[in-house]
Formats: sequence, C-alpha cells, structure tokens
Amino acid sequence: MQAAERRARKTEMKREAILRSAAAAFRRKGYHGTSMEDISEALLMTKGSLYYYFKDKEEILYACHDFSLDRVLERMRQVLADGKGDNAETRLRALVQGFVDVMIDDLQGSALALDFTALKPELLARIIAKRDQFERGMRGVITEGVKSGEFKRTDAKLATLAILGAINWIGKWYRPDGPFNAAEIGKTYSDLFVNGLRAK
Amino acid sequence: MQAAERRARKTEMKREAILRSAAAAFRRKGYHGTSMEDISEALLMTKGSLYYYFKDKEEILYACHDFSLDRVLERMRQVLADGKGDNAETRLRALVQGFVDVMIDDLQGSALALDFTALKPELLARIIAKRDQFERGMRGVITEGVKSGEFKRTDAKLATLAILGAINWIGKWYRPDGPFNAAEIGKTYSDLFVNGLRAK
DNA sequence: TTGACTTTTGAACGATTGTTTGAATACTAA
DNA sequence: TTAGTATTCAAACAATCGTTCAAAAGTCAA
Repeated sequence: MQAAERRARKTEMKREAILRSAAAAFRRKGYHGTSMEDISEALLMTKGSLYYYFKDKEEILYACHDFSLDRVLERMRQVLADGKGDNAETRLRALVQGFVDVMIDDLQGSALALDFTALKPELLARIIAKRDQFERGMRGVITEGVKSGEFKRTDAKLATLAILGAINWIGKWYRPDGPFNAAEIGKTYSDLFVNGLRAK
Repeated sequence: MQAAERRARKTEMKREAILRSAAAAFRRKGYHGTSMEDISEALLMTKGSLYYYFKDKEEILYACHDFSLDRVLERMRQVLADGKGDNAETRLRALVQGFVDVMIDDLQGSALALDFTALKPELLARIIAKRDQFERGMRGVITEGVKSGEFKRTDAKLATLAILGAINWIGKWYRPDGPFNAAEIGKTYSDLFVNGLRAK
C-alpha cells in the first residue's frame, strides 16, 4: 500500500508548484494585483482547481510566507550551529551570505518582501512571530560582537533593520540574467556590513 | 483679479491632500489593495470627487511617485551643491542622512517603495528615469571615493543598491511613535555605510 | 439677488474577481 | 473491466471596484 504515499507526495508537489507560481506573481504584481487565474494559468490549470489544494487566496499567501520564513530560519540555525566557536564577525558574515543565498536561489527574492498586511490578524501574528525570530537571531550576533568589543557601540536593532532591509530589497532589482550572482552579492554585502560594524 | 489665483492654489492644495491620503493608503495596503473610496473617505469626500482632480487611479499613483522622487532629487541636489569641496565620506554621509530625513519627515516612508509595476509603460519609464537619476547621484559619490582611495575597492552599483535598499525598507517598519527618530536613524545608517566603505 | 463658475454628490454602469458547486475526467485497487 | 476515489473543469454567484454623468450645492463677482 505504498501507492497512497506516492499520491500524497504528488499532491504535496503540486501544492508547492502552486506556491512557487503564486510567490512569483505576488512578487511582480502584489497580492491584490494577482488574480487566482494569474496563479493557475501559469500551471495550465483553471482557477477553480486551486481550491482543491488551498482553502482560499489568503491561505496561499500565508503558505508563501510560512514556506519562505522556514527556509530562512532553517539556514540561520544551520549557520549558527556550524559557527559555534567563531567570533561575531565570522558568524555575521556567514549569516548575511546565507540569507542572500536563500533569498536568491531558493526564494527568487520573495522572502519577506510580500505584503503581509492582507493576512487576517491570527495568521499575521504567526508570520510576524517567525519574522521576529529571525530578526532576533541576527540582532543576537550583533549584540554579541558589541559586547565583546569586536563591533563598535551601535544600536543593534537599527543595524539589524538596515541589514535586513538591504537584503530584502534585493528582490526588487535582482534579475537571474543580470550582472550579479548570489555569491558576489553576498560577498559585497557582508563586507560592507561587517566592516561597517567593526571597531577600529 | 487675484481671486482666480487663490482658487487655483486651493485646488492645488486639495490635489496634494489627495496625494498624501493616497500615498498613506498605498503604503499600507498596496496599490491594488487600495480602493478609490479608501482614498476619498479619509478626506471626507466621495470617490467620485477624486475624478475632478485626477484622470484616474493610475494618475494618482504616478503623481505620488513623481512627487516623492522630486523631493528626494531636490534634497540630493542641495546636498551635493552644499558639499562641493568636501571629501567623499562627508558627501556620502550627508546624502544618506538627507535621504533618511526626506523619507521619514516628508514622505512618511513611501518614497520608492510603492509598486510601480501598475503603471503603464510610458509613465513607468518616466518614473524609472528619475529613480535612476537618484541612483546615479549616489553611485557617483561612491565611485569618487573609490577612485580617490578614501573608499576600498568595491562594486559601486552593488553598494548603492544596498544603501538604497536599507533606506527604502525603513517605510516597512518605521512608526512615528516608535523608539527612533529620523536623526538617529540617519546617524546610525550613515555610520554603518560610511565605515563599511572606508579603506583601512 | 442674479448669474456664471467651480466643486461635490449619489446613483448607475460594466468589468473583474474570489469562491462555490455539481458534473466530468483521470487514476488505481481489486 | 469495474467500482471507487482523487482531481479537474466549466459555469454561475455575489461582491467589489473603477469610472461616468447629470443634477445639486457651493462660491463669488457684479
């Protein structure tokens, strides 16, 4: 009876395909600017079929956010675990590079840039909780560096927001056939921010 | 016959009030997520009245962008003119601080963050031209600093995008009643970026 | 007050959109 | 093949939205 399992996996793959199509459309035209038909057309389906996989349009938006944040958080945990003994500079550098990589290669720039104002309070709260978790992780590394004297005294929250903003903005201008790849962007960005924070 | 002039000025003020209301709504809910009624309600008008001042919704979005970009460009010209003899570091610092100020105090965070994908090609092209003009201004200062040896060798375009991204992102989290004001944010951001670019 | 004008209104329109539903089709176990 | 389940479709729905327009209300010089 492993056929049921195969079917379940196939359904799961279709769900993810819908999410990819939706995320791409949301990124280009915004949540309200994207119709259910926009999402289904790209997959050669009719819009009605989407309701077999998702309750409504809002659930698709929620799933997009949740999926993206899980990828980003997963990478953060991995980076922080791998760099356990390293100094703040090395950890921050790995964090920035990792975030840029996930952003460009896995999420095509959508990560935290989609409008989440369209979510109802309950779903919004869950997304914000995950987003805050990521923000705290990065702020923790910066605070660490300030305390150890590696980084100059600065407001860790503002510095975190600056870094996250710069990276989240990548989705607005990045083009896969453009002049930069994820590695270059990550290198330049992490250089800029790490040097910017370093004590003299 | 100066009454005609007074009337004209009053009409102009109403146009700007509509733009402010529209920009606030666009920022919170996106262009497609904002209805003409959302815009007019906040001004105690009916949506039909908006068409006395603007041809259609798209023209309102265009005017929002154009207004914001004019403010930003105006500040940039002023900063670059005032700092004529200064070194790249001082000029970049003033540019970042000026952009943050305009962004927060004049534009309540909307500057370049509104969806311009909703504009038809002709209008879009004009907005992009102005946005590029600003981008070139900032890139110019960075390139200058790299050439003079003040800044370390780095990709000026990527550095510019990082800085603009961080500042444009401010509108996503800034709250007037929050813990930071424009001066603090500008100081922290300009420190971060100027130090990040400086040659050792 | 009159009369020419600017501005606002409120209702109506056509189009689009998210969602529902019942029938049609594809798939799979027996 | 057949029966039962999973998936897709096409049509119809109610609601919302951008836009138009003729009439009403407001403004102000003469």
